[in-house]
Amino acid sequence: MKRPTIADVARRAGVSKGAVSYALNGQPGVSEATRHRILTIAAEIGYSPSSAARMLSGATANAVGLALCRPARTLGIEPFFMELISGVEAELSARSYALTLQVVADQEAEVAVYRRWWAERRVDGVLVCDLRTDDRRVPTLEELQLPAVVIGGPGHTGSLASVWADDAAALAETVEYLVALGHRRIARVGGLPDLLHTQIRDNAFDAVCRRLGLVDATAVWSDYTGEEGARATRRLLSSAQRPTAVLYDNDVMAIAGLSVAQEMGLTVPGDLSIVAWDDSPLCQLVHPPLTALGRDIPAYGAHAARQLLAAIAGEPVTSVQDETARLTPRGSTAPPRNR
Amino acid sequence: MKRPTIADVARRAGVSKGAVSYALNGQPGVSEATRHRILTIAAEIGYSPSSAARMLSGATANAVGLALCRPARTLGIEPFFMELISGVEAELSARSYALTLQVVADQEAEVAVYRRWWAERRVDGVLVCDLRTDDRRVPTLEELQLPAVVIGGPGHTGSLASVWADDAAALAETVEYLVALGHRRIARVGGLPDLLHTQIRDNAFDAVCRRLGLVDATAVWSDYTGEEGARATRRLLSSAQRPTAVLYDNDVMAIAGLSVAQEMGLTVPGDLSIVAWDDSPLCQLVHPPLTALGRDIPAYGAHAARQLLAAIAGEPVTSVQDETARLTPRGSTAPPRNR
DNA sequence: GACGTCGACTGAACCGGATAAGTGAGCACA
DNA sequence: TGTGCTCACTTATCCGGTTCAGTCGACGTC
Repeated sequence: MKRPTIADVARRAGVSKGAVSYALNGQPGVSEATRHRILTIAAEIGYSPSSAARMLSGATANAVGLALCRPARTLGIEPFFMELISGVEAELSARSYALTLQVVADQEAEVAVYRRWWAERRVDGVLVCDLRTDDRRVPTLEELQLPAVVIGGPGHTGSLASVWADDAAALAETVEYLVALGHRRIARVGGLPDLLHTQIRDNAFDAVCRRLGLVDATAVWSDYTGEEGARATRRLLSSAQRPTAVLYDNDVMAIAGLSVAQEMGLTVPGDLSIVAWDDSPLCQLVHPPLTALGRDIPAYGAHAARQLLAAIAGEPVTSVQDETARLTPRGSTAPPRNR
Repeated sequence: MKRPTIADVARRAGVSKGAVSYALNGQPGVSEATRHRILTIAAEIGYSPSSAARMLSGATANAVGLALCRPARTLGIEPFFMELISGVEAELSARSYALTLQVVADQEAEVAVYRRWWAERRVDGVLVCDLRTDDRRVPTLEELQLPAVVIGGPGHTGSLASVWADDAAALAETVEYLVALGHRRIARVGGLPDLLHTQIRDNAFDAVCRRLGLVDATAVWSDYTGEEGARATRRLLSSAQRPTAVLYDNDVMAIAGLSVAQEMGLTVPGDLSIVAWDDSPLCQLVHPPLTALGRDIPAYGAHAARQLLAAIAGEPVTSVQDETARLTPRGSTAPPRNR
């Protein structure tokens, strides 16, 4: 089956290619009657302008790129990315933008992907995840002048716009809540220590613990997998002064931690309180259900996509704050038994 | 920063655009010395051919499309899609193909997306997931002659190639295993009943139960969410003749079922054995760890991507079988207590 | 030495749109 | 009646590649 081109529409309408182009793009230069006739014919024969041809002259690819730099193993585990993508998609498809996805091995590969996309004019802009300190992607994107929106922050985004949530505030609120319950020995199991958002949470944790005089606060790091979360929990619970509450950087590690606690004969929340960051349906499936910090991830993605589209349209965009995660107390947190 | 074009390379090399094109594409028509000089210059100035221009003349988009038709809520829950995507990606990026992703609301929207991609020449082929009986996408893709590979089956794929796994065999093996343990009342909690792969499993379940004379076998359906899985389990366990073993169509529902059983005072595996389809790290995190049917999903995706690339290259492709899911017995299955 | 052949390369057409410049009809107005 | 202006188009050019038809010099051959 042959794809209809603008010439086919023009022929059937008895006008020139130029007239069809004006009609379809809502430009002046054709009468309303002709415009309507052309639109009808275009719909009839199922015509959509070739993205390639349009890109070549118009210079807009109508596509946005997203490169994910995580091992396949952890990508699947976390609902975060898939939810983010569905939110991004909702916004993009409403404006007929396509999403080009690429899974990369490391930052170097990601930078190479950006350069290629740029040279090939494949995307109009990119979304950047998992920012690191001194991220090489930021200067690269600035150099290429490729519109970009960083998902995460605040800080370290150079001249790029970002959409961020106040994780520091959410973390402080959570620690305060645990302290209000009577906990004094609180531990944190963080995600990948290279990631900026892990560091932001680390700093917030240090700050709030110092402020509240929690001298026994400890933090360990992991890679978001259940295995690592379990190992970290075992280490924490085996220490002489074991914590009475643990705050995990994702739900999978929290569930793993819950299992470890139970396997070590500790009751949750009696002997140990557990809080998960990222509230997913899983948190409500386990016993006891997990107290969790949750927020609307698809909305976060949609927000970022809107910012990126604005940046692509040439509108001035700055960093904007998304909603802060909300703490949902469930059965996994309570006052420590041996208060 | 200006993007380098083929003309820039040609000028610096002192040759014509045509010569550069031949050199870069490995075509005859240039001497080895010139080819080498051109390649060096291209690398130097960071030249990549514009995908638009290449697409316009060469008619290949160097991109494949994947439309996902699931509510955002269930997309994130299941690691399946993200793992599939990472497998697909691994194969595509090795050959510099891009993956265009679109999340759609329903089958009608998905068909519209295919038509648009085709008319816009945005993709060279598509991967099709979640086949249904009498799927409208199949005749549409046949009509458009858009290369496509169906992920799933067997059957109902018309003239399209597919990559499929023998779920029927895996299911039969699992039921036989449960029967060997001594179970006679076995239930199945299926996924979305409209999906072909649910029906294939349904039929296999019916067949094996008939063959083994399990008259009390029952099946109910769900939407893959933990909530629905929990509800289905409650219904099953509340019936007069409650099952002694339940087989779930995904891991999230199985974990929800485990919770429900424990909340109803049943011990697992003493009173109830549980098997999950799709083995994820989660299955090992709960107590008891879940017996699960697992397979290598990224490899499955890579397999499908290879088939699609072959189809795009014009090679004759037929339906091929991927590996069958393997049963990993863990703590959630045992002989029924009141045998 | 005329001729055919081959390799290495050039020039131009083409893909399908967007868009600037040009054209001609119709109309208002002096 | 002629001028100027607007409207509704057409024509031509351009975007950056691929590719086909030439061109041109070197070489081998009889």
